[in-house]
Amino acid sequence: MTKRVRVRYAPSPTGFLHIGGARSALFNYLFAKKNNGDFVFRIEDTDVERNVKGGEESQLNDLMWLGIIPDESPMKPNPKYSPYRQMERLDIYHKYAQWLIDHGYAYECYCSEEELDASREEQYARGINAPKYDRHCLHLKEEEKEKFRKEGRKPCIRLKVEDHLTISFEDMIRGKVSFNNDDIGDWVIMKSNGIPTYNFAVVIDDHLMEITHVLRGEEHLSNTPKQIQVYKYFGWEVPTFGHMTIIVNENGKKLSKRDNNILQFMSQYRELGYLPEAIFNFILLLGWTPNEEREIFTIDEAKIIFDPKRMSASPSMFDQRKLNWMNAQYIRKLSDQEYLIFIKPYLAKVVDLEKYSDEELLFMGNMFKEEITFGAQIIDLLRPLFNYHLEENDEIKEILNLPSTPMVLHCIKHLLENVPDLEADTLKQLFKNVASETNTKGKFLYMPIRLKLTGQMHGAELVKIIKVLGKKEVLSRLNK
RNA sequence: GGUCCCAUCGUCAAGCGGUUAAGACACAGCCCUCUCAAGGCUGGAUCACGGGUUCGAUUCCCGUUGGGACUACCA
Repeated sequence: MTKRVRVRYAPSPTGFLHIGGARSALFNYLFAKKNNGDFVFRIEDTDVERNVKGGEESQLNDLMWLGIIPDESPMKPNPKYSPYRQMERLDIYHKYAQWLIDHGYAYECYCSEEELDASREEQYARGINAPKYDRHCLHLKEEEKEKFRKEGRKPCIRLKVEDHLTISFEDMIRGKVSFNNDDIGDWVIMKSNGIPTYNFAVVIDDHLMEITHVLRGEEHLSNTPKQIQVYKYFGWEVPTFGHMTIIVNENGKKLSKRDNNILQFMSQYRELGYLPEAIFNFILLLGWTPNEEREIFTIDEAKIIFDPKRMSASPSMFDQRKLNWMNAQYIRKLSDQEYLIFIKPYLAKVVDLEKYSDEELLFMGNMFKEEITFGAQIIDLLRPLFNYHLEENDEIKEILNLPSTPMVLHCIKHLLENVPDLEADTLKQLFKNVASETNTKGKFLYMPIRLKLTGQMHGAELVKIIKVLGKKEVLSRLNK
């Protein structure tokens, strides 16, 4: 019997869920579900300085919003693997770090930052390209340690990396990858403040939580040999690694949280009116392709067809236009009821929701359902109907000064007053009548009316605009 | 600089030794149309370079070039 597949998404709560994190979580989740395994949500909060209040909660909420539901998390712990926050596991790391020291695989280091810098500089000066820790503290005697402690120095713990060892592993995405240990210095596993570093804690946790597959961003590729060294010292089974391509911006650089040119937080997309299904689908296609031409997939379909072998090894550029297209596809598939709920927050920016029935609100929304790529767009599309403002430009003046314009406006006012209702068929007939009575058609007929009603050259279908505004308002605007 | 990763249209990419080198987004043109969209149709556009291996390389190997990641007592 093979081991149950267990994977994890382990963010540091230093910010909100962004595109890269969501992608990482998504592929881990799909991989777990494809294999009937567990998807674990763990918090890596060992960088105490950078932790953000509410980071964990928002990460988890945004994940669930996307439809990625962890099987285990700090909120939903399995006692066998608890706790799920690294800062609550400090005694565990201490125990394992001590074991490494006792077995000669790790040692205390009392070097100060200044001494470390000096050593690095000195190595550069000697023409060494890859300076590493000089093992100054490797064979410290107890008296020397005592002396340092009296000076007030607090030691960190370094892993004694094995010399002349080639560490290779079979990456799920990249195939065989090898590193030479001689390029890696004795790195810190426990900081002098008693908190483990990421590369150490991650190994302890992944082992203890029985993680079988580690799918993560390519930025971790060069961390992997360090981590494998720890596995090796403990004699633990090494999980299968898979390093996904990073997501880059238009300049080909890794998406940075400080990059303001691209929206990259889930919360921003949610607020703008992107649908979680669309984002899920879009991210799914970022670095992965299905074995068919179709590109629109539900989450449940993705769970079935996902195949990690089809993940790309080359970087993916984040293409907002394709996301927009994808989102538009999903918006159009919404039922009336879903669409109404979706659109209400944006309608509320333009109209007083209390004043309209759901039916009327839906009608307003539906004017632009085929047109918008995200929900908030409806605000600007709808606003001209309620905040009339006539643009002043030559084209508009020309239309308003057309010889036929006064006639057209006069005629429609007259006919509109006697119309029984504002249904589409009635209004279409009305326009036909205006056309024949004034002998105009096309833009000579519609544009003057559109400008009178909305002040703009373009917008939704005129018959719909009339219905939304109501007869009284339409007549009043035509009279201005 | 060093280590590692990557390289097909503008973008995401299929391809896995013999193909008219898919598809999607974007773009252009046409149709539809009061306008803007949407929709329909059509079109342009890609194998970085140089060596091998082979009857035959986009595909395999090696270089070159280019891009990226990492290079912390961050994760």
